Amino acid sequence: MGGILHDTNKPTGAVRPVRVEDVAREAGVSPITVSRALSSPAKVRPETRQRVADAVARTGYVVNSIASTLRSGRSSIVTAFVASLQNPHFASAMQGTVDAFEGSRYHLMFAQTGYSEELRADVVESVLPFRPAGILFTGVVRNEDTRVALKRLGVPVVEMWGDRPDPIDMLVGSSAFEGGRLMGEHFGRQGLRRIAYCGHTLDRGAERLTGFRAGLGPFGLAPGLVLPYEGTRTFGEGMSAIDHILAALPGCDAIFFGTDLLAVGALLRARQLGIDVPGQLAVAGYGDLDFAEHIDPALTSIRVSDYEMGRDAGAMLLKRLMGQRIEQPIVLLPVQLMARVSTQRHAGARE
Amino acid sequence: MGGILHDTNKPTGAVRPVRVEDVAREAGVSPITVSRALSSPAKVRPETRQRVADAVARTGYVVNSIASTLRSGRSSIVTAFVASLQNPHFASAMQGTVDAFEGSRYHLMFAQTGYSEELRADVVESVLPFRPAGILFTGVVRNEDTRVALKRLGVPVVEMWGDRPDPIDMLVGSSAFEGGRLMGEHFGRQGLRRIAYCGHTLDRGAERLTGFRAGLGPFGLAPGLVLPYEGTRTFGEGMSAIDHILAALPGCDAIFFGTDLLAVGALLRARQLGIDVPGQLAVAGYGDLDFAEHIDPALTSIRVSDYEMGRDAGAMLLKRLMGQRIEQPIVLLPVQLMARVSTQRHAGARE
DNA sequence: ATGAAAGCGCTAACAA
DNA sequence: TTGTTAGCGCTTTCAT
Repeated sequence: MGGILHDTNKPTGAVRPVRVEDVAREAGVSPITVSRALSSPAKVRPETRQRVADAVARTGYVVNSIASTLRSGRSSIVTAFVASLQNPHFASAMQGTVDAFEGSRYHLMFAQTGYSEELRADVVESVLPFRPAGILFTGVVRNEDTRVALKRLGVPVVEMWGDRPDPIDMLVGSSAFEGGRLMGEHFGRQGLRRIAYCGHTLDRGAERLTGFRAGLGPFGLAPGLVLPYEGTRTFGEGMSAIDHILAALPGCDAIFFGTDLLAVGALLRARQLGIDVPGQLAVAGYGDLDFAEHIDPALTSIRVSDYEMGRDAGAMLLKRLMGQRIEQPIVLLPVQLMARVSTQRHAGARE
Repeated sequence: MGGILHDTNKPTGAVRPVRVEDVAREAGVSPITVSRALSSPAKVRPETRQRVADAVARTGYVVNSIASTLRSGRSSIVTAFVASLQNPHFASAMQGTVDAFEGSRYHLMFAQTGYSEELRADVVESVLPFRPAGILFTGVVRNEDTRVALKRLGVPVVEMWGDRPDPIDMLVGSSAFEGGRLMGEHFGRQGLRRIAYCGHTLDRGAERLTGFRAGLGPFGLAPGLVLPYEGTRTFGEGMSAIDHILAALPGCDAIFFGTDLLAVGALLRARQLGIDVPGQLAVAGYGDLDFAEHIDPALTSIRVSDYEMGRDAGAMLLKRLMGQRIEQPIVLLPVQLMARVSTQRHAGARE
């Protein structure tokens, strides 16, 4: 006996939802007892609890979270804003967040904010009516008005990826500067000289580039070319990028790409052109997607702990939601240089 | 002047939400007029509407969707169940769904059902309390009890990917049989003889395999080896798979992998082993991930319209939610053979 | 075009 | 341990 009369392929099929009242009548108790039996079983005598359980099973009752949330004021929705679920870094992070909330009483509601990595204010506003218990951003909120509005909301907020010192509330990020710096240092150590950067140059891209310069500096080096690629990054773009770079910076012997996808495109194109990587040209990416270590030549990249970031952000938010104090509301996860063949300049590599 | 008193880093910061009543007082009208001014502006005199708008701005009012939904009975939440957001096919589909609902009054709430592609009944149950207006499954619901429960719910449901004739309600899928058949036919035409299949062999994998056999049949061919790989598919697994296959089926000259990831792993391993692809061994995948056409050799695969599937499923659900009748509640999107170099057996390829 | 009263379904607060 | 009463914030229904 189902909870609702069946009525398929009609505009709205639902006809007669079962309410606590129905269950209460069936079990011979009062509505509040049903409520308690379901949400705080300990407060109800086992025998009564069983009667309620039977009545629930017989009627097919399902609580109405809407009514429950309204009355109790305790929302169980946590909203996660993601720029794009198609971005594998964000997808990994969201996996981590999902895992962090697994088993909790909270439900993740994803809202996609658009293809670009910017978080649109209207998208944020559109979920506030749901009064989420907490909010997660896969990224940093750039719009100042939105930041202020979120602070005013008084709801726990976690931002990710960034490393600004003034988060809206909490932050689990990683340092793009440090990632760039590690790569600059690596390039310097490998003895690379005519160096190009290709990728994002705004926001985190700018930080990465600054770090890259900082890493190259001690070797007396600096990028001879910076080619901004602000859009979404694809293999195809990486393939064309390498042509532009070689034309604009003749004798270029190393390229640092802002994403692994661009870098892989470049590797493919280099092979087409008969350019030896890393013999003639070193290529590195950023993000260390899973294919980076598997392609040929294996791609040097910077590993950012995507999954861990999402998981830790979720855990931090959950802790706060459970009323615990967060000692350290700003956490930076380590970035790591994954030095592989694509930038290797060792014995005989120059042929 | 914010809508809520500020109280950062407290268990729950929210202190004093603004209600319609507050706005009404501010605007000198009744609560219901505020409600109308916001949800059906046409029913309110422009002048009054303006007064309300000003009052809203001054107070920072944000409707409470929870209360609104409870009273009106019109939920604006659509739940999308996804096995894993890390699966790029599902991520693309969800992008399509997001796009389909863009601009509508509905909000997508994603629920992840687990690493495997099976949809757990308890996960489905956990969102029913939210009384979603509609439900989407990135996949087909296998559990019969869950199917029955969903039918009883009387809520519009769209399943994806599958091609069963008895959907819970609506279905936008593609034929795994046809995908397999196309590849079998292609293998036959290419003159391949010692053929292996490696990948999922259950559910859709079984259909794919049946189709593969059907495609090979007319050429007097059949798979000489079927190597089941039911888990998540990674490059690494593809790399090891090829060793197993060559040992178990000596002289094997073609492998059809159930996913592109496995196939790419095999390509990498083949290169390590000095096996010429496609000269000695033809390799094909399934799914046509974006890197398939870019790797070397370009990977033959079956393209499934992931994005379109998600988009069409979303559009179908939306249409139904808006009260329109669905003429064709079962739609199968085409699968397409993407014949590329990795299976090419032309002049001199055999060397 | 606007308002008054009522109630969506549930649970907090207060009894008993 | 169980029940009674009231009300979360909004919008439906029915007036005016």
